[in-house]
Amino acid sequence: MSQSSYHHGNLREALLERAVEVLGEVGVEGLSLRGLSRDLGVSHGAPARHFSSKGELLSAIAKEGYRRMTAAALMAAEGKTSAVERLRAMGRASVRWAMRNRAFYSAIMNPDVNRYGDEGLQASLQDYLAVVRAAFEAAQAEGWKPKHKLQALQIFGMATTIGASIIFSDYLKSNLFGELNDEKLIDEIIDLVIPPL
Amino acid sequence: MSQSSYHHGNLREALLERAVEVLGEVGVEGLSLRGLSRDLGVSHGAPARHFSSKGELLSAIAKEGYRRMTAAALMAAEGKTSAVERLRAMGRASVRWAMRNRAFYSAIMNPDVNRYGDEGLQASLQDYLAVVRAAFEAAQAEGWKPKHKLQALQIFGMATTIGASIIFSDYLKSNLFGELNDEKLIDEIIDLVIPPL
DNA sequence: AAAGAATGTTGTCAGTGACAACATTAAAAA
DNA sequence: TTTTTAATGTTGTCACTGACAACATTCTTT
Repeated sequence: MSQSSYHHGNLREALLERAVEVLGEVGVEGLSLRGLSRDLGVSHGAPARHFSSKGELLSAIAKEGYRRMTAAALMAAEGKTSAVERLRAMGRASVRWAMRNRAFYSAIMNPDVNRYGDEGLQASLQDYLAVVRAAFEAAQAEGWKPKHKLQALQIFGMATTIGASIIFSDYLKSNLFGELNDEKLIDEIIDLVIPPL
Repeated sequence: MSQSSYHHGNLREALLERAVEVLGEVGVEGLSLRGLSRDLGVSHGAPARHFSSKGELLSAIAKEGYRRMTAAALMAAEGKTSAVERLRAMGRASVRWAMRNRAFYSAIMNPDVNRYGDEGLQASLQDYLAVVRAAFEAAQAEGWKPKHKLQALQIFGMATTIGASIIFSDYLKSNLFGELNDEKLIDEIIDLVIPPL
């Protein structure tokens, strides 16, 4: 943790932090390990000690993204008085989180990332899915669409969430739908997936 | 159109065709103009005459993808006897098309592509959206969720379609939900978005 | 037949990811 | 404390890539 001029002292975290900034500015294709090195005043070989490839760096960002998205969803559910309301809050929170954390979300969604099949990444995704699944299960137990299979309901809900996140976090596409009042529209879409009680 | 050894004769189409193959195998990051040149037995500078950058090539693929997806949706709607059934068929067809055309879909979804803001690409997307919008409008006029705003319904439906396409076309993620019977699940999800009459 | 436009080739450059050999510092062991 | 070892950073190098410029060949149009 010391900062001699030779050892950075906190390079791993610094790389992740700067990478998230860069991702938000120029996207996955514009991110480069060497660029990060320059930004942090470190040699081009240094990142390799922490991330053996660009894919591994992106995986780490995706993993942290899942952690934060899960936390955001759980926090939004707190204090709600019914499982249906909790699920609705989680859906809203997920879409909002994606809009406000494009950098993380772009790492999560990048198909070229998952192929590097980080174990930790898989675990984080599993955790997220477990939380989501429990919420769907509880909502159904409370009377939401009792005739449908839980698996179908979960994929339905998650698909809508993912799609909405993509649409709302892409300025370009958003414009194609006309002017969007994001907050109201998100609420209305949540209503369509899980009608309020 | 002749094939002297100097002029390829059909390079633009050949590049697109091969690029789609490569995209399906190794994804956007694995696609390279020089690799395509090698595959086609052409010099590394040749593609520049047709696509001034990798982004432009991807844009062209995305554009063609929109065209085909639109065609697939319209074809699926043919012969259906109600607007609701047409909309349901279009949703099913879109998800199936994405599953069967991952290469095109990965170009369509790649956020780093759209930034190159091809005019033609924008136009194709507009065409697709116009077709979709008309279908949603007709379904609503027929009694589907009359109390909701058309814009919200369209984004809801498209979001679910996009999300389902992503989930179903990703082997890795599919496994996380347990074994998926894709066809049946897609049908059930369509039912959840647009209940059958 | 000649001129000009398309199309393809060759050469080159800087940027990149990846790796190996080496340097420095921190941590652990003795 | 001293020594050894592990962690971390540096430098050098390689092949690959996208992009561009100068040049060559062929097609099209006049």
